[in-house]
Amino acid sequence: MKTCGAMRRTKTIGTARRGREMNSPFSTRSSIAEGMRQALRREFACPEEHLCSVTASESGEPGFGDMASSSAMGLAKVLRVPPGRIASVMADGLSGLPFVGGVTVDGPGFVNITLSNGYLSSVATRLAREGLAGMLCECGPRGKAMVEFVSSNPTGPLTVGHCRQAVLGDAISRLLSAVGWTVSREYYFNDAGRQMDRLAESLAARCDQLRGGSMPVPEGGYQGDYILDWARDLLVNEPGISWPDDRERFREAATGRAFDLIKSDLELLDICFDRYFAESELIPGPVEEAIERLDRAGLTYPDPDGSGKLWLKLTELGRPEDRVVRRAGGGYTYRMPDIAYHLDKFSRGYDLLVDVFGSDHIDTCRDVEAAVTALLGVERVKRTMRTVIHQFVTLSRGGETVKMSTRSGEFVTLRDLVSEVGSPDVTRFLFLTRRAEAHMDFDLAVARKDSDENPVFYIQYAFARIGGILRIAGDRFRDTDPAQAADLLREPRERALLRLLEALPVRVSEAAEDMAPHRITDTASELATAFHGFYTQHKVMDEGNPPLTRARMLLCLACREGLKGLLEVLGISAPERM
RNA sequence: GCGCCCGUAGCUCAGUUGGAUAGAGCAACGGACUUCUAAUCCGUAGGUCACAGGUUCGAAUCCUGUCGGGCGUACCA
Repeated sequence: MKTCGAMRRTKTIGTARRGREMNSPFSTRSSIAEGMRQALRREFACPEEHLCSVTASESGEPGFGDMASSSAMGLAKVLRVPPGRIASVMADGLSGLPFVGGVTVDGPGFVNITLSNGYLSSVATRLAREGLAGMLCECGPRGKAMVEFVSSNPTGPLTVGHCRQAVLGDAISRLLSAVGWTVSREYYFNDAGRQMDRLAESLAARCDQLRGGSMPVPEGGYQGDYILDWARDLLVNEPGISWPDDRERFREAATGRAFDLIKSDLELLDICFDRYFAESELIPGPVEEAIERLDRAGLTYPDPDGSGKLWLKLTELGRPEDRVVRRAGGGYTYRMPDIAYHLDKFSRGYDLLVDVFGSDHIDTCRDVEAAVTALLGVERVKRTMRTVIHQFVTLSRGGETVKMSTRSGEFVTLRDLVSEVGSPDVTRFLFLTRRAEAHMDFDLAVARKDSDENPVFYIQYAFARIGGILRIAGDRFRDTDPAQAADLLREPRERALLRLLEALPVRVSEAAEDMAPHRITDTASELATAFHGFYTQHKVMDEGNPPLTRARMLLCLACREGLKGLLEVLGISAPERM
């Protein structure tokens, strides 16, 4: 059964509202698929289970039309009919559709579809008028989604590693809201564990040292210079503070300062959260409740050594090892509150829960998923929970690797990174050009040196060029008749641009479905390339030829909205002039 | 040792979920400003898709093995 991918996508497209048939890329795709399926049903009595994989997608080569389907080859064996014949039946199913300009059957059994110019122009008109956001309205509304990301413990400034996650999580959030989800961003932090004790003690040690004492930074504590700053400030306000009597005060002060840092770091990238969720909110109530539920499900057992430790039977859930969830002293290991936190998220009625984690959390996150699945059921968890795990960033400066460790205090902070790269736009973009699962090398020297010939500027420049044209044209050529544009925009560059513009909403929707923002950076670059190519070859403003000018203005306006929409999804600015 | 991720042009990476001749950007080389912005465009060159098998009409993509890199493998988070 090879249904899943196609089914999922078809469902997405199927949510398109009716009544916009003539200029909706979503309806167009579902009509094309349905046309081909109908023909197959009629001609071959083709079983439904095979029909759902019959689709058409953007074709790679311009020579093979705008869209192509390779489904005939797959059906050949099932139907015991040569693929060429199946393809021509599928092609017949498309005749008469208004947005289809031509259909051919090529090669062993490809159906190649050319979209009509009239249709492409009407989509461009709609894009110019409603913007990309307007086109994407058809996807929603989709319900409530929550994206959890960063979730770094408040022990110091954010580093380069967090930067990738921050940018990724924010872009995924933007993508989801672009296609109709109501998104909230949540930051979860562990303030109840031992790390925070170590941080408090590290701060106390620095205070003591400033007063001439000799209290050492604890084993496994935090050495970073920023803690010295905190210590200085703390002593100004509370000169008499002492360790361990004022343990809680040190803790509060450290947490507060750490969050100030983190929030201001995130602000640099224009990222903010709807909620910061503290682990301590779950202790003890919800965590004990979660343990009880696991207990009732027969998934816990006390350590046979009688020490009072509580184990979770993860091996019964298909995981490699059982884990301790409550220590002998009564404290919890980090997995347990994490499970309780996820149960809490589920209980808040979200339709989609996205976790963005670094690859160092893979093990924990699979354990949490297993536990939650055991309590809530496979169906529900599969339906609502999605995990994006990204690989690490290795940072280098001119080819030399920079080693990083938060505790030792050797790292490049997000703040340093953004200021060294010189622009939040460039930082965002560079982090988003790679897919999450791929390792990533980030060479600071290159990022800075190239900032003149950066892909970001390339895209922004396309937008600014359109701005230039619009400033000169004013409102003179704004009212374009789509039918006339369809007749006039026939140069290869114009056609290529129209075709790409038509595909934008679908690409965004698919990127959202797969939570893959890197496809948006790709598409934005592609659109900029298509526009620069058009711009260089054809003059838009021609006072002697108002109809052609109007038609090309339409192209510019649609392209402008396309670029603006894509940059918005990426969280990157779209400057009117450069 | 075991688990997860990755290996594609000199470098950094895409590759429409198994389709047609594997693509961009940098870097290299050669061209284009009397034009709505040259932060641009056009052209050339660059590949045993880590390696070896397998699955089938068809594999960079799926399965197995090998090699190489990253991350895990805590009663840290």
